[in-house]
Amino acid sequence: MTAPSPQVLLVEDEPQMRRFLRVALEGAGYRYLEAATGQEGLNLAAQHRPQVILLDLGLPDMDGLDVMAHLREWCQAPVIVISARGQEADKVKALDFGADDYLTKPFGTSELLARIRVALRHADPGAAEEPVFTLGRWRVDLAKRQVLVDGQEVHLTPLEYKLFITLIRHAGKVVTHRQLLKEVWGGVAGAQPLYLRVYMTQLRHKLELEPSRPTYLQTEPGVGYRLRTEE
Amino acid sequence: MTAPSPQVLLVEDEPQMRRFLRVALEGAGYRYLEAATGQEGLNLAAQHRPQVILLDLGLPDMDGLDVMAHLREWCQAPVIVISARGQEADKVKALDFGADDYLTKPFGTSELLARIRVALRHADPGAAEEPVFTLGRWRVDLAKRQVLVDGQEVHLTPLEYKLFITLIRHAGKVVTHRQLLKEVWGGVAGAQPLYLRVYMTQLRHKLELEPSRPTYLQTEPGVGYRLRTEE
DNA sequence: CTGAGTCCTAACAACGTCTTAACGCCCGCC
DNA sequence: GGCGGGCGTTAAGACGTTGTTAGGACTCAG
Repeated sequence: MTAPSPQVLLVEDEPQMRRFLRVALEGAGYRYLEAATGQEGLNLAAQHRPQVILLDLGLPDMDGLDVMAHLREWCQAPVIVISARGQEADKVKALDFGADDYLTKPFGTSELLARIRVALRHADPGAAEEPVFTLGRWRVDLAKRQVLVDGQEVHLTPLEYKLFITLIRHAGKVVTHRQLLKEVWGGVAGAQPLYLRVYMTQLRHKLELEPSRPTYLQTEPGVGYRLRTEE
Repeated sequence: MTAPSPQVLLVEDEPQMRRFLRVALEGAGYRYLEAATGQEGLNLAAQHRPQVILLDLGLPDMDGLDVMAHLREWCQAPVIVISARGQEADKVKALDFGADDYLTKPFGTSELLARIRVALRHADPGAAEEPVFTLGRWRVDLAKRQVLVDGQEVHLTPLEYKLFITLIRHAGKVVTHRQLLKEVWGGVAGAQPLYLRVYMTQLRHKLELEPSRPTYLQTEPGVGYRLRTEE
């Protein structure tokens, strides 16, 4: 249930700096894009919509502040400026042009990463989507660990819930007995095929309209079970 | 209708620095508040809800990071840390604790003002949030650290309160035992699952109508606890 | 030193969950 | 038509988890 790792765009012309930052960013688990010119940076930003942009002001083709001005016309992603120039006037200009932070070279990897985390935190509030699975009269909120049937909350025990979301993960497909036992009971020993029958019964009673004539929690005789999805 | 000029809270003990910043901030047209200690800073923040907070880490009464931790329990206002310590590790720690920016002394007035403008830009969209949580007969003022039940103030001990607002922060979602212990007790060792049971009992006695039949502070057996929200 | 307040710990009671077993049903096969 | 295997259903006991209470250790202020 982990979100895909955030994508960072680096706009920087010096190869040495690029290498250094690539290592730092990929090491921290970010997806990584790079551009050597302002124009290329703008193109990549438009194409990939990165969550954070690192922008060097000293680019060969256009002024860094112009890049930012263009970016800001349509893009809200936080921009962290990276520059060799530490003059206060430069910082003020960049920040007032829309930069969210300004780092003067040389700087340490861990500070950069911390400032990227701050930038992501700012961008986050809009990006917090809840993973919810709906099917027929059911509504399963994976984040809240809550199951609703016709808007009514239904309580599932830990094993019931685990079995249920295992079927949801493979919704539509048949899941074999063996696979279910492994994923829910964790590969421990025992006369376990019986467990499945017991727990499927319980699930059907809690979730199905007619437990004896299940609409969704279907048996695949001799193979396993399957959560039917609408077609 | 012109918005009133933003209010800035400065938490700083050195008189000289205070004088310097007062001139800078008032000169820039901000309304201005100052506190010489962490405690005073927290009180002023709760009373006045400033748009930006400037926080010196070297305070006489408490650690600057503790001030931030307390602040962040209820307050989303951007915090710009001002510190004499320029070590990278200090910066990273402060930023990860919730600071939005970190300035090392000495710094120029215009850079500070530019960074305040950035902070205000960030704060603007979601600025209208009241740090008050209400649910059923409860009313929790996160800024004042005050809990009312049917308008009656109820006293919670520090740990009770921390546990309670942790559940509030994840309202509706199940919070696992492990997560609660980590967030409330801070990952220290011990036979801790018991703590949760004891403190949940106490919370229920102070907050629920029928402590033995809790309406909101619900147990999710085998998993954790959850603050039920109306649906 | 005393008292108030808070936190941790231990013991026991109460509860929910998991496992297990027994039985009934349906269906295909001999 | 009888038999057996796979599946569904139910209930009951074992087991672990959770709720509750009370007492002792500790800190802090007066």
